[in-house]
Amino acid sequence: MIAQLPADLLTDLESRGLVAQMSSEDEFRAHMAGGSRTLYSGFDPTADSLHIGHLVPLLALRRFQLAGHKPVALVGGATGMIGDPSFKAAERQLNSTDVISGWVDRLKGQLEQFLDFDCGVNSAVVVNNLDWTKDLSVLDFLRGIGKHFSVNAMIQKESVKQRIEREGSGISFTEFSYMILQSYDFAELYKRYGCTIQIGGSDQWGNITGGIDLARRMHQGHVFGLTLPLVTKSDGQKFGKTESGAVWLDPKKTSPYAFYQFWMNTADADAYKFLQYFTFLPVAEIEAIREEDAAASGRPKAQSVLASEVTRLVHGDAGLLAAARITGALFSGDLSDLTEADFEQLRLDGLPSTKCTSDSLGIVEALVESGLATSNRAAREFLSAGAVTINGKKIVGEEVPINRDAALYNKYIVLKRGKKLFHLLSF
RNA sequence: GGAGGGAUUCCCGAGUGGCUAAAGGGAUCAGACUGUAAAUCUGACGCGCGAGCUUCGGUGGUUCGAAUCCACCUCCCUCCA
Repeated sequence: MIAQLPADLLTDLESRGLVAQMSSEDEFRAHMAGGSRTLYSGFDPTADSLHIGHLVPLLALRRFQLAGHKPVALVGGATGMIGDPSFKAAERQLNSTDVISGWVDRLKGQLEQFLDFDCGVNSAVVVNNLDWTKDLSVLDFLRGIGKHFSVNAMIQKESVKQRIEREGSGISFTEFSYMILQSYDFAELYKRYGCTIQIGGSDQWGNITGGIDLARRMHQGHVFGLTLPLVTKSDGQKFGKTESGAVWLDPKKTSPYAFYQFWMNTADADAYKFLQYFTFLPVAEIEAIREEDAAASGRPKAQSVLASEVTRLVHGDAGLLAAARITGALFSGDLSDLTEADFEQLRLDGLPSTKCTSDSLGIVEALVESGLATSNRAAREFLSAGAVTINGKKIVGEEVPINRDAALYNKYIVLKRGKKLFHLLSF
């Protein structure tokens, strides 16, 4: 899974298109070349799981670690209580401290699975910024830290500018202070771990440069920042969203199957870029896949390679196997080839499924009960559009009973709505 | 504290007494074409099989009739202090 180390980390990152901005570039390069460095990236608890948007910085930490550097994954127990205003259109609702501390624990566990904590000097560390902020008094904060910040400079930051200038929005003092907290994190990690590099999404540039300045002012430290590009899609839509919302890393929130399918549906125009962003495949290898796809007609390989690689990275070999099993059965195989045990396995693998509550129900009812349609009306609409399939056979009218007789092995019915939404009903 | 502006269906945004389940755009979904891609075209997009029912920040009122008028309340924004 872990590809061979690139000869030069920065060169590799650049050729992958993973570098958006660097602070004092020449010095940064020299710094990187000078030995094993400590770097960090922060992850705020805004939900009970990380999602694929977090994957780029998270995998970047790992890229650095593979290149011999020491990654510090910071969970924002403190910053998560404030809310990062960077490029956000509106003020966010504060979550309760209990909820946030629960999320912190969840995130820690997820972060850990991507890093190596037992590899000697460059073993990873997970920290929580609440540790150094919870006992900070207001006066110490204002005198010791706030004094280093110029409000004039802060309101010039692009990341909060629209909130300040745009009519109809605004920014609370709470969110406005976010930058100071994140800057303090960098200064503190510099002091504690000799951390000299912060990485993050390009939306974090303002916060990162704030930290660079603070580390110098408080500790005379010379530290650096590197930002990763924001993941964009060729059609301009937001990356990482599906019909059912965000794509989570937690298998309980997004099954490995759904996760795999998300990557399978990547547009051609994005697939090779995503291979560079989200996998550890060498650039040359990705280039070879691109050429092969271009030469061949029909379906490209890129999406399936992408789906396999990322699913394995996040859900391991077992998760990938389960996802691939379901995908194979539903999209390429013939359902009648499946054994009874296969169906049971599909259910265990995470194919959405329900157990029928009664022995026989109508097709409309079945569509609603399985969640494939949100209302009877919608269900009828799908039926009249010819969008519904039972065990591979297209349904015409509404008078189709769903019962054991219609089921494979008198037990299983695979409902399909649209091209790629499946549901397993069992009796 | 004062003055003004605003809150519409997922989002943006029209609508200022009946013709409004509410223009238009976006997003989303389905069908066709394909390759589980993109683009394009077609259709759907509150709930109900239907008659119809429930919606326009909240509560009450005026009216035969209200998203539209009145009162109070909540929240947001701008300017002044």
